[in-house]
Amino acid sequence: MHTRALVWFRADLRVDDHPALAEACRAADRGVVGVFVICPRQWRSHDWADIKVEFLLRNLACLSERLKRLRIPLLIRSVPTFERVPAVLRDVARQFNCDALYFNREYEVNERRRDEAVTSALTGAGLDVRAFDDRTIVAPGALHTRQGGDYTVFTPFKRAWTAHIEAHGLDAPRPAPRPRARLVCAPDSIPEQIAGFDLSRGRPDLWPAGERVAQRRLSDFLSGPVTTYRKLRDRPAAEGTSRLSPYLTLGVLSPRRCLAEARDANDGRLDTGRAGPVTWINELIWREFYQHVLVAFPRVSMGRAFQPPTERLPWRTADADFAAWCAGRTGVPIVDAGLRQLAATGWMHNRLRMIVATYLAKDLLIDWRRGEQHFMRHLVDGDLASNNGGWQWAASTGTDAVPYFRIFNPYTQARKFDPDGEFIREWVPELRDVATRALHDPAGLTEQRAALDYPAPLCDHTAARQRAIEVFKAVLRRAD
DNA sequence: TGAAATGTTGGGGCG
DNA sequence: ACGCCCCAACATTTC
Repeated sequence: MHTRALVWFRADLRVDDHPALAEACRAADRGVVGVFVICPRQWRSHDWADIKVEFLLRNLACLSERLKRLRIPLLIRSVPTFERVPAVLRDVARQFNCDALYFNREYEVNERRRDEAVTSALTGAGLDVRAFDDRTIVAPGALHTRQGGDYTVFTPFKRAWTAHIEAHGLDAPRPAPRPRARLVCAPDSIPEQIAGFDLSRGRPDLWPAGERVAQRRLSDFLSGPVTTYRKLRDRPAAEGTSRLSPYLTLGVLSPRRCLAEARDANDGRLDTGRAGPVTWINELIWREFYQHVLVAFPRVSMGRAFQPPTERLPWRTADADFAAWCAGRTGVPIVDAGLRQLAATGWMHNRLRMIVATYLAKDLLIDWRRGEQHFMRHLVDGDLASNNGGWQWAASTGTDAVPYFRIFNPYTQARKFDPDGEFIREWVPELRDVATRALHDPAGLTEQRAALDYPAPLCDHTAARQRAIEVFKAVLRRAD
């Protein structure tokens, strides 16, 4: 057997616990070559944020360095869209005499189509093509209900997921491969600009790159903050969360490593034991759930609601309201704080994601897809499955979504989770000197607004809530 | 991973 | 001492 393997990197920018890379290194005795394909127009049409692309390039540079130390060159190719990817990979394989292609599967619709085209093109060119499951801990499609269907409710999914791991064991994270004897060729340099993306929007101070950094964040989190995670995770001012999502999204961190270490921090248990690790593991399972839902019901990511009757909701156009929401000028302090955090950092605390999403879909009655797109365009951790799942949850259109009548009162939420207004004051500085009581009261600012240059609320929450309930009730009644 | 409306209870002010 | 009212405080129901 004489093999030279081409490893195609995508959202798996690491060498640790990387199934395709590990298997390629095991099988190849004539060297390994890595390749990454930049697709600016495709990324643009998928609404990738500037800050996400900037973060990706820095991680790509780190990956290239680590691969070089393993004597594996990382090649960089650039094509506008996915259609050109098979031809580019075939050319690379030919140029470097590779006889096998290794990659980890991606599950989104366009990505799957691309991967199928690559597989058939390279198989046709005589290569041995090997694909691996990596994105989730339990592969999509591995879990079914007793009737053989797909899970659409989180709790039974979680039960099956946990049982699956307890039955099959959790694969130990694979160590990074050992350095090879020689470098097949020199690595390519990482581009400094990508057409259509403003890389000056990056925040390397908040999101340092590289898998060592990511693993350090994980172990720091699990050796301390995870203890108070259950209590503090809903407090946006507390920084009680792991902030690992950007690293998981680009595969800088392995989800199996996250679970393995969280389990170690909980005496080897998954769903009983310490509250902190168990709650955090639950969030990992939500991530798995939405990946599985996307594969089982691809229409959810094609602009369709999971619950068909909700397709008939009479969303308001309200362009001015939507623009105010995007800009963080809705006049509701906690909502504006969240949206401004997103714009400035590429990240939003999960409690705030739920609050601002509910406010858009229920109070403003604006189509959740517009909010979903705004999030994707600004999130450094933008992930199709999680983002879509979260939005359809908040809009009551999704799998296991919040019931339509369960509507957040943003002021009550603020009182509960930002009781001293600390988070609001950080992100809405014009309200810095306003009394906390006034921040948490829809009528609290009436006289000061003009002087503070802070807008009046776009709507009255009580009336908006009634309107949303009426509208949902109407379309769901018609469904019977 | 709600909040509001409605119902119930019990303490205390007050004539 | 008693009835009445008010209204927290809590429970239940409804959306």
